[in-house]
Amino acid sequence: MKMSEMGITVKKSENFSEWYTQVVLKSGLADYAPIKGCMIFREHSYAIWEKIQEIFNKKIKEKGHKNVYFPMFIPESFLKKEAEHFEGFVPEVAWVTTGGNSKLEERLAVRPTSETIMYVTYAKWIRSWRDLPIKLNQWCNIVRWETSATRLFLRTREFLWQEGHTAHATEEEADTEVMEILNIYRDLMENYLAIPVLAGKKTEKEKFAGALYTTALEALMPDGKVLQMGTSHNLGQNFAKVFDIKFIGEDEEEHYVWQTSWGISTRMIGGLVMVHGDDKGLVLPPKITPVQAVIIPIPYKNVDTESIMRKANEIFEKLQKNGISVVLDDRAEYTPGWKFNEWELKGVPIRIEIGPRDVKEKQVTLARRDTSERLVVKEEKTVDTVTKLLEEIQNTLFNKAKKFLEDHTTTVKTFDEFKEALKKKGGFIRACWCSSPTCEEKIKEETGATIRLLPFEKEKLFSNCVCCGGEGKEVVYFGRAY
RNA sequence: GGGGCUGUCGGCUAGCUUGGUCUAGGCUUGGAGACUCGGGCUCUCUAGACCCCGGUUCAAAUCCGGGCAGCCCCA
Repeated sequence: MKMSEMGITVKKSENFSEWYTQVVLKSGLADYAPIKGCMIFREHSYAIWEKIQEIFNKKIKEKGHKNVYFPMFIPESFLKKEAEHFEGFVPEVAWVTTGGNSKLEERLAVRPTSETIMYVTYAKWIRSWRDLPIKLNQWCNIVRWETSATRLFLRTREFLWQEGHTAHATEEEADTEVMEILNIYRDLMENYLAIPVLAGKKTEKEKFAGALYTTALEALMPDGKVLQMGTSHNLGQNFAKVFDIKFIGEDEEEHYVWQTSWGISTRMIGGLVMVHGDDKGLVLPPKITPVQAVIIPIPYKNVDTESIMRKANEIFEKLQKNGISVVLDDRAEYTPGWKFNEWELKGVPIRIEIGPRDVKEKQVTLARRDTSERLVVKEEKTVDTVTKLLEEIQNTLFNKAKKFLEDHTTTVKTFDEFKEALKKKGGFIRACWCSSPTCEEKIKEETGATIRLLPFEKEKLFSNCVCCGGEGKEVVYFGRAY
C-alpha cells in the first residue's frame, strides 16, 4: 500500500476533524461498531484506559475508596425521585421495556449515571455516624442516547467511565472530598496525560443535574474548542432527602448525609489524541502509553544478523528490567521503514534502532516521537538515556500544550472583542460577568460559547459585564465546548 | 439543531453523469514462495467486493423510494 493511503492523509492543521477520525481509526485505537453512535475500544485504547485505571485506582485506594459494581438497570421510579436529576437526564435515557416476551411492568433505564440506583442502597446501609463515610467507586459503561452528531471517544452513546459516590456526615467533609478528587483528576491529566487544565466551578445552568454545585476541569483542544475532562460534584443533601439517607449522629440526632459524586471517562482519550497527535499520527505521553519504547533491528544481507538480534534482545531485557515498557519488533516480514511508520502512527515515544553500524560501534540509535530527533548513544548508556528521554518527552508535551493554552486564553472587555477573539482564536475567553443567567444565555445564543468555569479564587475585576454592560460581579472563562 | 455528501474485495479506490461492454478494473493487504531491509523495496502464484429492503426496466453497481451506517461543514 502506498504510504499516502496507510498513514494519515490529511494535515492536522488543514482539516482537524478528518485528521482526528483518521488518527483514531488508523492508529488502531478504535473502530466503529455497527450500531449508530457506538464504538469499539480496540486493544490500543483499552490499554491506555487500563493505564488510567491503574493510576487512578492507586490514588483513590490510598485515600480509602473501594471499588464496587452496581447494576446497569435503573427502575424508572428511582430515576424520578430527584426531579432535577430526572429532568436533566431523561432526554437521553435508553429504556428497557420488554424482557423476553413480556412487557415490563416498570421500564428500566440503562444507567446514564448511577446516583439513584446506588443511593437507594446507601439508605439501607447507613444507620449510624459510624457507617460514614462511605467511599465507593465503580468502573463501568454508561449509556446516553445522543441525538446530535456522535464522535469517536468524544460523544458516543455508550462509553466507559469511573464514577465515585461518597456519603459524609458533614458538609465540610463533602466539600473536602470534592476538592481532593478534583486534585487527583488534575494530577492525572496534567502529570500523566500531559494535558493542562483549568479548574473551577460550574454555573447553576451548567452544573450536574441534582447537584448543589459542580467543579470541573477543562482542557483546550488545538481547534480552539474546550473539552470537559472531568467533574466532581457536591450533591449536598438533595439526594439524601429524596432517598432518605439518614444517620444517627454522635449527638444522638438524626441527620441527612452529605454526598459527592465524580467521574472521568474514555472521552479523555479523545483529548489525548487531539492535544498531542501530529501529521504522522498519535503521540503518546510516556507515562500513559502502553509501550514506551520499541526496538527495531535493522538486519542486512551479508552481515551478521545474529549478532544484531542478540544485541536487540540484550537491550530489550535490560530496559524491561529497569521498568521500561518495551517491545522488540522482530517481525521478519516487514521492513524497518514499514515498522517506523507503524509505531509512529501508534504514538510510541521512543524508537531504538539497532543495525550493523550500531553493533560495530557498540551503540544504539534513538529517535524520539515528539520531535523526530535522532541521537546515537553508547550501548551501556541506553537505559539511562531512555529513562531521561522519557521524562523529557513527558515534559515537552506538557509544556507545549500549556503554552498553547496560555496563548489561547484571551482577556476581553467588550462583547465585540469577545466575538472577535472567539472567532479568530477560539480558546478560553476571560471576561467579567454580571452573574445573571440572562447574559449567560444570551452569550450562548449569539456566540455558541458557554461559561466553562468560575475560577475558585475570584480574580480581580477589570470591566463591566461583557454582555449587558452592567456591573461586573466576577471574572469567568468562556469557551465553545465539545 | 441546520446544510452538504458518502457507502463497491480486509483497506484505499475506478466504474454511476448517458442502465447493456461488469463474468466489476487498479493499488494495497491476507495466504504460498523468492528477494530485500538505516523511512511503507521488488517479483511470481493465489484469495477476495457492488450496505440492506423495495420499485422502475427486457436489463440495475449505475435510476427512484425507504432503511441502516458513516463523514464533512456551519450553529
